[in-house]
Order: sequence, then C-alpha cells, then structure tokens
Amino acid sequence: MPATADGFLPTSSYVILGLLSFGTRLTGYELRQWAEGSVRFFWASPSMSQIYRELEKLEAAGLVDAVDESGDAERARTTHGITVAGRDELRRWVEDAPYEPPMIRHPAAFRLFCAHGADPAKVRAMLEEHRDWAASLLADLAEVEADLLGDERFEAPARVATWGLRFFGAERRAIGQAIADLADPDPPTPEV
Amino acid sequence: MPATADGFLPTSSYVILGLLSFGTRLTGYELRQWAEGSVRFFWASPSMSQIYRELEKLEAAGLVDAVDESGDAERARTTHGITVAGRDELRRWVEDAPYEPPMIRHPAAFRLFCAHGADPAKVRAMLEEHRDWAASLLADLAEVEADLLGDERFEAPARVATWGLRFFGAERRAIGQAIADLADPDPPTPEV
DNA sequence: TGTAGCATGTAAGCCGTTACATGATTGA
DNA sequence: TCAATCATGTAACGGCTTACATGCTACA
Repeated sequence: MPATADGFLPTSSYVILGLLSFGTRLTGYELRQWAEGSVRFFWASPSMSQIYRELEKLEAAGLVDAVDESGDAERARTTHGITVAGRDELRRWVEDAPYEPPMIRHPAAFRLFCAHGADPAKVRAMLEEHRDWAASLLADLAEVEADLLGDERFEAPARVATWGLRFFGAERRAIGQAIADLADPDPPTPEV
Repeated sequence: MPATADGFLPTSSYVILGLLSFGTRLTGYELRQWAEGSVRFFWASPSMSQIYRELEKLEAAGLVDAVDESGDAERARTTHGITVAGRDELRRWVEDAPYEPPMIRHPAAFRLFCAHGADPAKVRAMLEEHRDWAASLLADLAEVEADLLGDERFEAPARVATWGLRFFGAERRAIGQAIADLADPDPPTPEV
C-alpha cells in the first residue's frame, strides 16, 4: 500500500485524506474547490484529473469510501468519505512522517536574481505584479481565517491560516522593500 | 526551441543560464554546488542528472557552449559557458515572461492543518524541527548575503538574498508564534 | 590505504499537468 | 437560449527524482 520508500503515501494522498478528515462527504469536484479554498495557500492544489486518480487509489486501499448519490437524476455524483483506516493513516503521517522542509518555487525572486543587464522598468513591473498577487492572496486568506475562527472543528486549519497571514504578510512587506531598494540606488535597507 | 506553450523554456533551463550568466565557466558538478549555495533558497535546485540533461539541451539549442578541459589528466572535465544567444534568451525571460506566482509545498504547515486528533506532543516536535530548519537556513542565507554584498557583479542576487532574509525571518517568527499558540490553550495571538 | 570529494552519466519510474471528451443543471 | 457551473473521466506527455553505475584525485 505505501507507495514511497519511507513507508508513507505521496503527500497528494494526504491532501485528499486531510480534506475529507473534517467529516463532510465530498465529490471530486468539491474536493477541488475545498483545496482551492484552503490547501492552496501552502500546497499546490491538485488538478481535477489528479484528484480522481487519487480517489480511485485511496478507495482501492480502503482509506476512502465512495457512494453513488446520483439518485434519479441523470447527472453522475459520487461522494467520498474517509474510512477509519484512512483516519489512522492520516494520523500516522501527521505524527510520524520524517520532517521535510518546504519547497519553494519562486519565479519572481529568481527573475530578480538574474536581473543584471535587464531593463529596470520591466523588472520593476514584474515585482509590482508579484506584490499585487501577494496582496490579493492575503485578502483571500484573511477571509478564510475569519471563516475558520470560532468553529472548534477548524481549530487546526485556523492556526495554519494565522501562520499563513504572518508569512505572506512578511512577503508582501519584503517585496515592497525590494521595489523601494530598486528605486533608490545603492543602499539596501538595513533591519532584518 | 522553446519547449513550453508560452514560448519560453522550462524554468530549470533558466536556472542553468542564470548561474552561468555571472561569467564563470562551470562543470555540471560545480553548477550543482552553485545552485545549492544560491538558487535553492527560492527554487528547488535540480538534481545532477537533471543538470546534465539540461546542459545537453541548452548546448544543442546554442544557448550554452561546452569545452573539454580534461587536459592530460584522465579525469573528465567539461566546462560550460553562456553564449550571446543564451544571454539574450535569459534577458527575454526576465523581462517578458508572463508572471507566475510562487508555488509552495509546505509539509509542516499541511501536517498542522490535519493535526486535529493527533498527539499534540508529536505535532509540537514536528513544528520545532521546522523552526530549527528555518533558523539554519537563515544562518546560511546570512552568510550568502555577506559574500554577495560589496561585489557589484552580484548586486541582483544580493537583493534577492536580502529579500529572502526578511521572508524566512518572518517564517521563523511565525512558526515560533504557532508553537506558542499551541501551548497556550485558546487565544491565537492577534497582531497581523 | 581508504574515504571523501570530483565528475559524468543511464534507466526507470512517479507525479502531475494539459488537452481532449462528454454531458447535465441552473440561472440570466 | 446561451453561458457558467457541476461532474467525471481518458490520453499523452513533460519534468524531475531516485537508484544505479563508473572511475579519478586529494588528503588524512
């Protein structure tokens, strides 16, 4: 059953299990939406086709169950829930998986890294676009946090949202400073 | 030549071109080391085999050249440099590539997200391991920044290092607060 | 003498994406 | 009636990793 060498499933599997662990039965489509509204802030939310394949695999392993809820309607609708074995596997991962550092792919930072010789105006525009992205993400995340706070069921996700707000808040501030530093000639602002 | 739909190469190609753009001729092995010492802070530094395949591809496209510097020695040694076409392609990417947001894979945050029902002591230990990782990364990055500052050739990378120090500094602080919040019962600290 | 580092590759395979394909339902 | 959304998949492919394989060189 375990796919990877360390005896745990690929993390994408735990993304599905994690979302289902809050108790609501979900279709593949809904899983995608839930992922977009939460997981995407600290994990790439998987594509639809990825989700369906993951669900099949997890069901075959007995970690997830599937129920056809199409009813009379023509429209197909299969909801998925987490099984006891699924909960056990998720908890095992949360508690005992070997630590893995975050992996960041930051095109904007890397483009700045290569910016010598490039048109400063274009570099600046790129950074501004990134700052806007960060601002919009922060707004989304603040909304998510507001929804989570207060509901005891969502205590853990709320902690992550709070963490994310600090994290991305710092990113927005840092990128603002980087843009300012670009404008001023030499002196990179001190204060770390 | 362009591999992806938007007319640009995959970002890994620009990682190689970016490192070579500072002017030093490098072997595949050395490219790996340079990547570990700089790019890895904001991009997954590619594996050796990836680097060699990338170099082959870039050479075939005329963006990189290769010179056998084995000399008399038995030991194979091929250095690579960036061509004029390579510089043009890199600058084109820095200036005109469509904006892409950062992609973060943050296992620690995601495990906290799923932490309801898990042993709090184990969750805490996991977060502490993450905090230590962040601290050690910060130390490495501070060293890198110190090396870069002062050399005009490395102005752009120095800006990124400064940015990274702010960014990861915030991460370390945020994780410290998350750990503290776990200890205190309910009240998630305010101040965003 | 032997271990760590230098140096280069091949093969297999997973993970995940995009593109393609299909059709029902809801609301403007 | 038309578009957006709901809902589910298949096929092909690209990118990147791990594991495997090889051998030299410097140093302790």
